Amino acid sequence: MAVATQRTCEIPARQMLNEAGLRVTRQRLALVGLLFGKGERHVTAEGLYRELARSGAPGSLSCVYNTLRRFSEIGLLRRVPIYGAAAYFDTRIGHHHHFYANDEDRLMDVGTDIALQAVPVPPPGYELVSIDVLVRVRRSVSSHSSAAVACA
Amino acid sequence: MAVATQRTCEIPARQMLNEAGLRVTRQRLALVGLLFGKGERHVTAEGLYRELARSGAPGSLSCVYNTLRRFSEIGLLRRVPIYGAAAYFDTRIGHHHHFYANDEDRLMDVGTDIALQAVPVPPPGYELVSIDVLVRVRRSVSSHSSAAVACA
DNA sequence: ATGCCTGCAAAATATTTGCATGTAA
DNA sequence: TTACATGCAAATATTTTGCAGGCAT
Repeated sequence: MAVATQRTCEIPARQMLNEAGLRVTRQRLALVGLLFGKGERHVTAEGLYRELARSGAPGSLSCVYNTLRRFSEIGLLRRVPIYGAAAYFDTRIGHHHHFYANDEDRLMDVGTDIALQAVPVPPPGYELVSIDVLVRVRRSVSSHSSAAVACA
Repeated sequence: MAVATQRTCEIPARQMLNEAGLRVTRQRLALVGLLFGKGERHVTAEGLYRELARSGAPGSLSCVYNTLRRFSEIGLLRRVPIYGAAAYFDTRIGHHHHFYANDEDRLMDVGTDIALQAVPVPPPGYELVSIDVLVRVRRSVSSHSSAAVACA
């Protein structure tokens, strides 16, 4: 009892874990707070771990990895398919989409809704799980991009 | 001269490399042959390396990695964003899309064209490079898929 | 009390790189 | 000849895992 001194986010965090059938540990409460406390966001394991450490809460890097994986399996998070670099985990779960700047390894949400003209039909024997649209972008050369890439 | 004994694919391979400003080496000729010789396909570095080795052509694994990266930079190949597993490289360069079966690490082409209702507008200062749609699928429980995924 | 969780270190996986040598141009 | 490519091994990077101890339930 007497959790009233905590910020209101605390309670939903416990609930979230309980409902997911996960044990409520200090590490996980802290991670849930970071992940879901300030709106939707995408994190990498390393990045989240640094935040966690900076915040003073306990938690090791592999615990962060474990937790991110666990959350993704359950559906609390979503792994965003980025090649090469570290995996991104997104707190937005529904079908939605991203801009990704290769050079900067920067992931951004696509604001407007990208709707598909038709939902693709999976191959025989398969069923659809989810759809991700990844829009790769790059810094424009100047604002009035001359874009010398095969202009001809 | 006298390349007539080689299969006709040889010449385009040389051209392809030349036009890309890359040196024509035996390794690269072999890789181009494997990659572009039999229609469109997606490979991993490891997989391609095994093919290369089996074919008797020279080439080390890191050479395969280097070449795949090089080709991707130039635009001869396209890295397909898959999380976790090894990167896939696709010989199809244009905007197009994939099914990915998580459990089997299996990548398949989407046959029908998935058109977007609207091309997303990149954030200010960025320009669009490419769009990938990754449709995650999973083995249906039974063959007559009830497909409970928002058919409506 | 029981079993899931944590945390460290080590393993496993995936990819890049340093550098000496080879080779296409 | 000269710059780029190869190939080996070692370095990096990312993620998972084994296991002993801890803690939630």
